[in-house]
Amino acid sequence: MATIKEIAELAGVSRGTVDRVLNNRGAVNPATEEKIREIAKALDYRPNRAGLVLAAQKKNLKLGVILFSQSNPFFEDVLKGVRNKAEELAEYNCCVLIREVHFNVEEQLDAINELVEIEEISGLAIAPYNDPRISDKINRLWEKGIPTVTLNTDIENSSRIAYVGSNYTRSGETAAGLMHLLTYGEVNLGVISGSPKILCHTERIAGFENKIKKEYPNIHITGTVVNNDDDFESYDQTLELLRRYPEINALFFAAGGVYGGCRAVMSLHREKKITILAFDKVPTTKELVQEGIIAATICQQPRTQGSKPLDILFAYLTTGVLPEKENHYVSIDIRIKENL
Amino acid sequence: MATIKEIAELAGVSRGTVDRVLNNRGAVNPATEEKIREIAKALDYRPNRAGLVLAAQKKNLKLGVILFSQSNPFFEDVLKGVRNKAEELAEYNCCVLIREVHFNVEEQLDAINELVEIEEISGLAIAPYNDPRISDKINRLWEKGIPTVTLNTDIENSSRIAYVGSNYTRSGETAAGLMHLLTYGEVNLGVISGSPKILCHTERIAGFENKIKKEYPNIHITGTVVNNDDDFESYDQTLELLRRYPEINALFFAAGGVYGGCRAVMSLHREKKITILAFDKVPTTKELVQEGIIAATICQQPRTQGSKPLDILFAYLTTGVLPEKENHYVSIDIRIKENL
DNA sequence: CTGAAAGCGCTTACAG
DNA sequence: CTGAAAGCGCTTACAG
Repeated sequence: MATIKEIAELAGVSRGTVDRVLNNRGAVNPATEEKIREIAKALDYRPNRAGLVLAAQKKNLKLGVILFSQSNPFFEDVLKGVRNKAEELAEYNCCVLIREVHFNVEEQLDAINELVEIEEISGLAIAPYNDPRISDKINRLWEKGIPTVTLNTDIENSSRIAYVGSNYTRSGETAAGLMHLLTYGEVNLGVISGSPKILCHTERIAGFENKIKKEYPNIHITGTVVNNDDDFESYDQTLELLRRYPEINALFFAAGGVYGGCRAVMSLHREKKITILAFDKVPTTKELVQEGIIAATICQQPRTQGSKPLDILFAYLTTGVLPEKENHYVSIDIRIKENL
Repeated sequence: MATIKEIAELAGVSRGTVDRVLNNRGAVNPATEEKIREIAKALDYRPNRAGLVLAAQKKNLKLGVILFSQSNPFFEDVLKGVRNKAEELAEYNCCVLIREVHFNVEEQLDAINELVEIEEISGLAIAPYNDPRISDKINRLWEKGIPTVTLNTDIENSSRIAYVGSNYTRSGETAAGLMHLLTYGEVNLGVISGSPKILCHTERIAGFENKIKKEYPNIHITGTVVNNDDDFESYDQTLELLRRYPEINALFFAAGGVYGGCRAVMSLHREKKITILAFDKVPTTKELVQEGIIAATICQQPRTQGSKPLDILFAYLTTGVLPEKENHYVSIDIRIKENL
């Protein structure tokens, strides 16, 4: 592998000059520039990452992470991914600050400001609240040279350098395919949705509905209820739904409130007759899968959602290279009792 | 973060002495040693990885990979994982040599010798042929300071520093649970096995059988055939099996020969009536899932099997740290049409 | 427009 | 038993 030193020797200049050319910093005599570029090309020069990272130690990198873990058990696993990666990055003298906030714009904005103004972070990983004030903020940070990576949910019109998370449409489609495989004959399905205001919930359901319409016409959506991700609302709503439609033989939980809904099924003693499909592997869902109440749950690699954004930020800040693609979709991970 | 330089200053010695103590190289005055250890502990010293990796550039690392990709399409995806990681490691001036061999002890031994004697590799990743000559070889290399990581299949009595691959028992159990979910009523199952001599095939089937015996007694193994991972043998054997047992309504392919077996099903026009489960995502299997002939296939993260061994070797050779655990089981990955 | 030098945090001969 | 120095491959002021 060619190094800057070698190129400098071949070109008869100093390493500083080679650096200037190859990294476009400061003006260089056009003739020398051309010469250096040619040599670099001929030698297929690629910066050595070990050198880059060592040199970057002087920057004393600090990364910020903002999650809604205060209000959502799903984020517990994301947090594990963050912490793991934080330990790894500590070995490179890069530290990671975590802020857990409630599902709320103001709190999130405050957290961003604190991290940027007081802690002076060099990069941000965030599960963004879907509000223009957040996307504006992200754009402002980018102008200041602070990159952002979104995770779990993306946000429009923002200059985040990448998104790490689910492709919700596809995961809804997978739920449809799986529901088809897990059932037989005519399926009378109850859909328990989170909130019609949360984009990822609606995308999932849209993916599901389009798929059954197109490919699995034996699955009929008998009724839909909304639980606002709350277990008690979920319990009440599901109970009512099941009472109203005794023919329901399958349930699709598109978001949270899985435990409450399943308790409703059990209180009516209908768990043997109803095929239940859910998302994510929060502790209560895990138990219900183990007990055979929930047939399968579709997961979205929460750890990766925590770790990968930090990887992307660290790589960008040490090597200056943006990720190859913007959207980093996690794989759609079907879990049953045996591979839980 | 504390550095060697800081410790040296505090202890009033040179960095060389600190290095000797912390890395146990050469003798040091017991008093100074104690002092240095104390300071290191008080400061919670951890070597900076960027420094370690840069210093290791002098070693000009070369890693070897040996796979049975000559005779098995599954390894194509493993190979992709290897190549990806090789590109990444190239950025650290570490090069990766790949040898593809047939399923055969001698060829594999020759490949090892060539890599070690001629190429002088510093570490080896290998899908080992299960033979004592291979495990002996691995032990010999370890004595010479060359670490080995096994992938896809492990080998007993060897001093490989880690194994990356499936937990076959668990993946067989998952197949059992999935088969249960995909069917209903009485299930008359045909099992199409690869070779009774290959440990991972038998482990998978044992996991499957134990599981149905214990938890899914409605699944009966009607007949079992062996196809030696060959599509034409598979075709013939499956054809005979299906003719002999017209009641078969489910098929479990525990290894290769999936395409041949499915062609037998189709030639008898029984694909609508038989639930088929397979392993891995070779191109033909993928197509059959897309067409709805195969209901689901259980994958074993082939890319990770290719990339992670290289990560482990590189980390060991640059930092001297052995992986935290020996067995790195890949996750059991259920794929259907929609999340293929 | 360019070079010389120091530094990031380690390791590795070498000299004494 | 110990220190001084050079080197891994970059970047970053600084001086001219």
